[in-house]
Amino acid sequence: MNPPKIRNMEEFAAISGISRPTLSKYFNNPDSVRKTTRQRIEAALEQHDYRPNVYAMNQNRQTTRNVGVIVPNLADPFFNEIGRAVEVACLEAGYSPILLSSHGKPELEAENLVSLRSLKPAGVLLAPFGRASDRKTIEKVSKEVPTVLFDANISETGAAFVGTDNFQSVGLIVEYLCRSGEPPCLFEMEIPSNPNALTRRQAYLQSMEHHGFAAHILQAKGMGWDFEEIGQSEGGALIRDGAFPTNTILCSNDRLAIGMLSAAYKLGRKVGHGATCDIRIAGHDDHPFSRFTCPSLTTIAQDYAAIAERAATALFRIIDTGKSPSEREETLFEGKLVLRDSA
Amino acid sequence: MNPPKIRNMEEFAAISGISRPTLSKYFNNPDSVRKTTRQRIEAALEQHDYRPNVYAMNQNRQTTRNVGVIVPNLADPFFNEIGRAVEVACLEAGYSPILLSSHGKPELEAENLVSLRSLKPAGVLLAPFGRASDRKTIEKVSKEVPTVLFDANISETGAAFVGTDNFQSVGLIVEYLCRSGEPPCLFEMEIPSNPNALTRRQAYLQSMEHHGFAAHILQAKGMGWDFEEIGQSEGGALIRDGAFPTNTILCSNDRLAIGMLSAAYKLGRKVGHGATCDIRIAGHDDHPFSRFTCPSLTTIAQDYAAIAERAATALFRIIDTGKSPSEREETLFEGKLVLRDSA
DNA sequence: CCTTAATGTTTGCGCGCGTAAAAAATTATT
DNA sequence: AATAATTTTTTACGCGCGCAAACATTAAGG
Repeated sequence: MNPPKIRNMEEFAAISGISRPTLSKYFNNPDSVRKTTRQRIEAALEQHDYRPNVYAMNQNRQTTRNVGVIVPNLADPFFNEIGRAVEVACLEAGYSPILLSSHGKPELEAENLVSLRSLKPAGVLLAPFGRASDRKTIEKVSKEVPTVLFDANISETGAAFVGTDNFQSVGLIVEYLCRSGEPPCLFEMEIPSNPNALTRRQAYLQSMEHHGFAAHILQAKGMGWDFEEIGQSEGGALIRDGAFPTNTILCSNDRLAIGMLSAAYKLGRKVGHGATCDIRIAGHDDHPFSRFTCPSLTTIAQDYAAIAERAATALFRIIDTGKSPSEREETLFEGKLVLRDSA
Repeated sequence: MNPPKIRNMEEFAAISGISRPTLSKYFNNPDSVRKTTRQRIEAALEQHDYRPNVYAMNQNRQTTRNVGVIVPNLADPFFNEIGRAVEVACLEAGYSPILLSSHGKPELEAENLVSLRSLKPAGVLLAPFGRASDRKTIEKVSKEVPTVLFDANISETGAAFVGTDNFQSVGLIVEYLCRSGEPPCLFEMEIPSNPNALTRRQAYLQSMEHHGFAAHILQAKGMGWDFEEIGQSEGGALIRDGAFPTNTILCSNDRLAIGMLSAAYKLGRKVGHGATCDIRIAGHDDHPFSRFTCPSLTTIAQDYAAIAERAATALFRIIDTGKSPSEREETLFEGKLVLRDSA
């Protein structure tokens, strides 16, 4: 705040009476200096508001405090929430998260990974596209810098994976739907842009068999990320044509379900579990909007916070120990059934 | 791709047969070197995939190619979309956008601005909170680095402002509502977290007076960013109690409207402009979900793309010319009426 | 008070690149 | 072909800080 601005650490050392190497230590880790000197530094800091040059800091350091966070699509509320949660976890651990979105384009994912490399991140937290991801690039990066995958798994890739146990979660909602009414059909994308969709399909099939019901899968032809649009148009057409063998539809994710709810409303079909209702619709993910759909959407809530926190701490452990665990860890959290009005 | 990895520009100069200063020029602006040398460099680049060290590059440069983009809340689809649009505009102009969200907290906005400063950005594109923003910090930053505001205006602050003409847009929808049914009441937050809300209120009042109808404003008490929740609980209570003097409700933004639609559905009120409908609800902003609400939401679409593009080019002009225009420019784009089923 | 260990200071090198100035080489112009 | 204009090369310095080694100081423990 003083007129004579401090231009570099040298000057700040002179004015604060602390040697430059000690200041350097302090800025890289305030806890690495004695309490009394820390207080002296912070006192001086308040008077002169000096901040070290980020670029000069990172230039000579083998590893920075940056952590790259890459999600497939920040416009999707699910990734928005989980991305934010990861961001917070990094900040709390003293790292500088760099949140990047691939905007739904797998080629951008690879580009993001490459451009991250030039920022010398201490680690990378990646929610990959999955099948559409450029596996080679991911493996290349994960060899250079500790990489933890979350949400979508790619086998043998990255030092660890954290996600939701789709078998458990789908099993949960299938069980509920079977118990409370007609057994569910599954509505999903023909070409899913996410490996979780494939797992959920298998989980659905297994679960239906377990309950002794015939499984029915109906697929939407569209591609891309306009799930609501696809759910509305394709799902709506299926409803209109009476293509669903039972009156209960389990959507592979909430966004598809939101589209279907919209279509059902337009068609005048009453959705819900009441006696006067025509069909039941359920989703998966507990999208932030699912509480406000008409009717509100019965779904599975993923434990965003736990996934984010675990992925982050897994990464930090690898960073701190300097080596990845001998065995690639896969951590799966359970989903919770959220009962609302739609099923 | 060759085994002997290039460690720095020196080595790349040796292996490519181009002098280091020329390479330096190339990396800072490929067009600044002759076409033939550019081709030689790019040919060598393909064989050895060298990338200059970002930190060393920026250390000695007075100004980088970074552009800070700060929005109040990336979790809000509106800011998500406009933030993304701004990001793209920066990339296309050869800048490196750094997208930061203040997560709904004004104090984080100031923090983001300060931490941006240490990245020596060439410019800042800021969608401020408005009244809740730390004006002093914004002004301090905008004195050091070219700053363009968008979405929400703060008078006399920043080199320019780009947003939507709320008087035009609200006038448009009020006119439509008056013409097609009962004149609208306005439903808004008592303590709006955005200056646009205040402008829209004035625009509503003015427009209602112009059409010769009595204005009615109903306010929700809540604070914060959970607009849907507030719209549902408070707006729902107002509907239930018959607190709206007319059957037409204009919400200050789509998220409030989405909450109200949900509440109306729960109450069994039929929303829409049909003869059998009880109430009409309209919004403002054309939220990505407004097409999928039940019924789909009549609203005003802001021209995201135009606002983002104009804000970015305004900034780049200031950066390139090295000085801000003598007069602070304020550019307002018109909103478009989007007619759907809810009103 | 002395010994140890922990912490700070001095000194000094180097990182990878920006950038400036002068010399050399290449193109464009007449 | 000669001259001028443009571009590239050579040379050299400095940015702000990380980091290491040797030395000086402080805190802790008996």
